Amino acid sequence: MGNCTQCIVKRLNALRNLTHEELEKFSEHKTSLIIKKGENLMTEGNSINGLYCINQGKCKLTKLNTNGKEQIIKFIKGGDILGHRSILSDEPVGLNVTALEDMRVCFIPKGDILDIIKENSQFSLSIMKNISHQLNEANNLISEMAQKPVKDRLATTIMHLSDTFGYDSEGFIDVILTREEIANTIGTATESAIRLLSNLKKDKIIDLKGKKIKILDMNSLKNISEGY
Amino acid sequence: MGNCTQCIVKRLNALRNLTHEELEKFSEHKTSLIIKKGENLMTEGNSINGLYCINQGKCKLTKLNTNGKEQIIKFIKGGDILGHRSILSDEPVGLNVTALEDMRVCFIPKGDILDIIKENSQFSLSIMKNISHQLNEANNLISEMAQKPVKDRLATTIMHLSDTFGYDSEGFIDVILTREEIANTIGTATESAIRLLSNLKKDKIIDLKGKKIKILDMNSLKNISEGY
DNA sequence: AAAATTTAATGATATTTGTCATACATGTAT
DNA sequence: ATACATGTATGACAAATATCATTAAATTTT
Repeated sequence: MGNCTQCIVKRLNALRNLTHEELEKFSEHKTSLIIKKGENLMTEGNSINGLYCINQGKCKLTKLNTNGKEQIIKFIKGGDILGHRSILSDEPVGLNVTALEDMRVCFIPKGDILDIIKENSQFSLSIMKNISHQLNEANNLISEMAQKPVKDRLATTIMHLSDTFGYDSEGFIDVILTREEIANTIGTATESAIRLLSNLKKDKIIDLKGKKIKILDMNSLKNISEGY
Repeated sequence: MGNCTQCIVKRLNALRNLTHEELEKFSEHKTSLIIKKGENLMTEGNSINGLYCINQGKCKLTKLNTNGKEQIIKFIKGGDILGHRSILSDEPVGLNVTALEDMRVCFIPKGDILDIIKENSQFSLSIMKNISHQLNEANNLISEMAQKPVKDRLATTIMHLSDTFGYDSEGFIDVILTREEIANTIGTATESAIRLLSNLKKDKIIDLKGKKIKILDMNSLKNISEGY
């Protein structure tokens, strides 16, 4: 089992404010686990009692609506942390976290986190910064969802996926999603998402190869996302 | 000018974790101000260097879309605090805060807040809890906006307004909003909002008296909001 | 109080989006 | 390799929602 002092996760977020000693303490108490593609790391409504560091793998954060439809709120990949919102607010988990591919994660008990929050104000500030940023992003998304037509939201989503996951060796966005998952991200029917993707391809704005998406004309995509 | 140790704001949120001495310090540095109806307390994109305590008055938190439409993200009333997200994330303000009626607010400089975060871990935790809760609410709203039809969203919004603002002596929800503001909350055209409100009145689920709204049948409203 | 402005209401119509049906493709298990 | 399941694609149609036009009501200004 690895050591937290060398983990990639610590380089990318609030954990970078921890001292060597604090990370050593994490190492002692942490548990590593593998989440298989399709499995849940967290489930909406459940309680968790710790923080998850995503070591490797991609996942989707979703919510089940009263009408039974899945809404994808966010995508997360290696280097991010999860669960801090829930342990800080003392509320149940608000989202399902489902692996899009096999994941390697570490679990650090709540007590360890709270201890450090009490001792290390720089860590606290970092966590606050992280959640504050997420809140701002969420507010942007509310506006996007409420006001923009499906076509614009699809364009935004494609750009956002490329920002989050980057590109593979052939220039395709480096994440595999079903058409249904894309539809559940933009909040539309699967058929509508498929049609709009086909249109974007016909207009040479994107290319499609199976589930893979390549951006051909970023400018047009940006314009569409802004309603032009 | 009042004293922070007696302020109503401190009873309702993170500030309740401050010691008498800490509140005294706030009192010394704070400035009080009056925001007239229609004026902005904060403006999207600007920087602020402190925390606002809302002493009295209601306001709306909005975002201007690329298409020029206003999206109302949230309503805030006396007792709440504003601006902590921005000072914590070191990002510009993400939302416009516009007074729906004359407001009395206090401004506390950023330095004072950061000092206390460093010293008082209970206060830090409280702030984190507050933002974490807001993030959860925002995620719920994303799902609501993305997946539910306008009618359902209107029902949700009416219930939410009654939760936030309560009722006046005649049983109407205690906030005055234009039809346009209601439309901008649920993310639809003003005409659509007007039509759907009229329908709810025809079905005896709500009553309308000018801009005032009274809930007559909470059960039906809840069912509509959940898609039945 | 009258005039001017803004807000609300409603009809007609266009556009967007969802639903249902069906065909085709792809992947998976036997 | 075949059968089965699942995902993708597309057409036809229905429902939801936006837009434009017009009138009525409420509010503000003069």
